[in-house]
Amino acid sequence: MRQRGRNMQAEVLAALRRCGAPMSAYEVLDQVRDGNPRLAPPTIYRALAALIERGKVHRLESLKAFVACRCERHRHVPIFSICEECGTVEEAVSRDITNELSRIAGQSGFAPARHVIEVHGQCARCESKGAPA
Amino acid sequence: MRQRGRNMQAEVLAALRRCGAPMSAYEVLDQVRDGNPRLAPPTIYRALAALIERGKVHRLESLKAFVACRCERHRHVPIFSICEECGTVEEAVSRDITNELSRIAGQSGFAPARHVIEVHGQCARCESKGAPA
DNA sequence: AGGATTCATGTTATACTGTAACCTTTCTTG
DNA sequence: CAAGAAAGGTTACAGTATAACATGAATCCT
Ligand SMILES: [Zn+2]
Ligand SMILES: [Zn+2]
Ligand SMILES: [Zn+2]
Ligand SMILES: [Zn+2]
Repeated sequence: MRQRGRNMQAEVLAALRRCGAPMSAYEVLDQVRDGNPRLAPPTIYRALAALIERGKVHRLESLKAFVACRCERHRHVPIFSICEECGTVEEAVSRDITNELSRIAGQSGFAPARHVIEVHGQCARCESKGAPA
Repeated sequence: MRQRGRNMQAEVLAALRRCGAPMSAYEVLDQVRDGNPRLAPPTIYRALAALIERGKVHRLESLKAFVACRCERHRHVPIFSICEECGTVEEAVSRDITNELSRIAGQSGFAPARHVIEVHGQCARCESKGAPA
């Protein structure tokens, strides 16, 4: 099954890319299940774990959801802007922030290994539409 | 029950402070339940939501857990260092990071409302104990 | 006082998220 | 082919969170 392994990951990644927006694991399951009626949660979670490991997918901790990476850099630190109005998610990268964050954490001798940076708020479109949170 | 409202929040906050480490909602439930055998999840989640609203408690998104605030500033942006070895959590504050983060997000017209910053890694003690992750 | 109101909590039930453990299939290697 | 590795299938469950409605205590108003 060496082949089918990658295929499952590919299907999951394709589903996430088609959607664009963050998806819960079970939404992914529903998408990928289309045609494979026997798909169960562990399969999806395994594929997601592998994709995250490979840097192709990020998990939005504060949303319990997953998105395809849009940066295509290897193992970067993603910074997410999450619109609480429309659900849109933007992914950014800032070496400054990563460094500063490592510096702050390192002041107490802490060795950072993984960063979670998620900013909730309102996107430009929703602001201009005059939807004051 | 105007009084008991605050009391429940106080009990939850006390449990979190006694523990020091992050607790899951259900761990809090078990602690607070001591003597109140009829306590159910919604009560705890409601108290936690109120405490978070009041800035007394933070939720660690990447741990699905809660901690009492140790900064005692009103509505600050907490930065958490989470040791994956021993579970210790440190809370820090950095106006620089907050500003830079707002600047990055704001480049696309995004209006930040809530920041989630959590750094996983290894604390100084665990590093010196020679536990290379 | 007496009734309406409010609000925290109690209560029940359920939805959503995630994983452990074991089995089956396929592919690789010797 | 036998043995082993890797991916996925399958079952079952653990953990996290909330909806919806009932209850009881304080408050407000007349
Ligand atoms: Zn990315
Ligand atoms: Zn928006
Ligand atoms: Zn704090
Ligand atoms: Zn540690």
